[in-house]
Amino acid sequence: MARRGRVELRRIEDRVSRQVRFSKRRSGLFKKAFELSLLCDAEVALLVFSPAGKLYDIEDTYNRYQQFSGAERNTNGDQNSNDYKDGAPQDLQSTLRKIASCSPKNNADESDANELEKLESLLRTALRDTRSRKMQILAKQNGGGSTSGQRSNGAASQEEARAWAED
Amino acid sequence: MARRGRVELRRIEDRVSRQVRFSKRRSGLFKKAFELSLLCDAEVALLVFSPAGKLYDIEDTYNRYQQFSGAERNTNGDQNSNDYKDGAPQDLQSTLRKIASCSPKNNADESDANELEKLESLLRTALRDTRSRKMQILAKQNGGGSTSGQRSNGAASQEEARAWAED
DNA sequence: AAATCTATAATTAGCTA
DNA sequence: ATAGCTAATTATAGATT
Repeated sequence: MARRGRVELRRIEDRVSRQVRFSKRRSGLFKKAFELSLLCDAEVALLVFSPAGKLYDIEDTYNRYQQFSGAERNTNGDQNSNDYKDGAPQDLQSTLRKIASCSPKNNADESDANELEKLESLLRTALRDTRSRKMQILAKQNGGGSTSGQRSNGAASQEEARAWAED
Repeated sequence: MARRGRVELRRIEDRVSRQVRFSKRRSGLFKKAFELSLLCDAEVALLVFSPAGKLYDIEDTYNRYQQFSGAERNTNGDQNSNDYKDGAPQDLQSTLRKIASCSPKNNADESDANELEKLESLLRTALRDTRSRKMQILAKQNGGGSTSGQRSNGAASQEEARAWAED
């Protein structure tokens, strides 16, 4: 029988096992990715989507590991994550307008890449704002406890549970 | 002296060591990425650029490991297939149009939360598409033609040597 | 569901060829 | 530079709380 540590190379059927392993292996993968980028001075882009579409990306990883490394690396393709300062009042509407005005071509040339870069930055900002607002509303509805707003990986227990439940 | 297997968590100074480890760890990382996607039914996008800008991506990995798994997974081109209950937006443009048509209110009520939920989903899709497109363009520019999965890991001795020599 | 524990499996650093 | 080798380190499956 499968002793500890060994695993067959195919989809895990048990839903709970699969979720647990997803969580564990995801951590391991991001750790490895981070180490590769740090040790070998490589650029690494890593995106992982859970079966329900929840996104995990390398930037969380950089943020989590930065403390160990003296935080010398840039955060890989997202220099714009500080587009706005924390205190600044965000205008989601205006971000959406800017997004709407983007019309990426399909020339696959450098100018296109630049435009996509800007678009990416805008989308990221909008996504953050949207999440944040949603969280605030949900927090009020549920009895107004934690409004940490921006939570990344750690603890979206309920939301994550729902996501996997869809599976 | 550093015994076998252990390593300090910082940039490897020796150029040869660094290159060798890059090669070994890159393989390991892609293997792990592939396992995560297969075992846990997750979508994984992984891009690695060597210091000289040579690209390695997950599709190589899929191609290499497919034989083991019976080749059941799709190869990472259309990740959003199951993310959408309603319209299933095909392209970035149409997603952007949908985003533009959102006008989240500030009532902080449930209907607002629902709208924000939809907006969040759209933004996520748009972000994924945007990144993907950008990556493809950058890959062409940097790799001098090595886009998704042309050459696999193995050999590009001379070219690779030159790349690292620049370092 | 998340954290911890532990036995086992897997990765890998440094060699050698 | 790539490929094996082996010792040592890491990762992790499964159980526990």
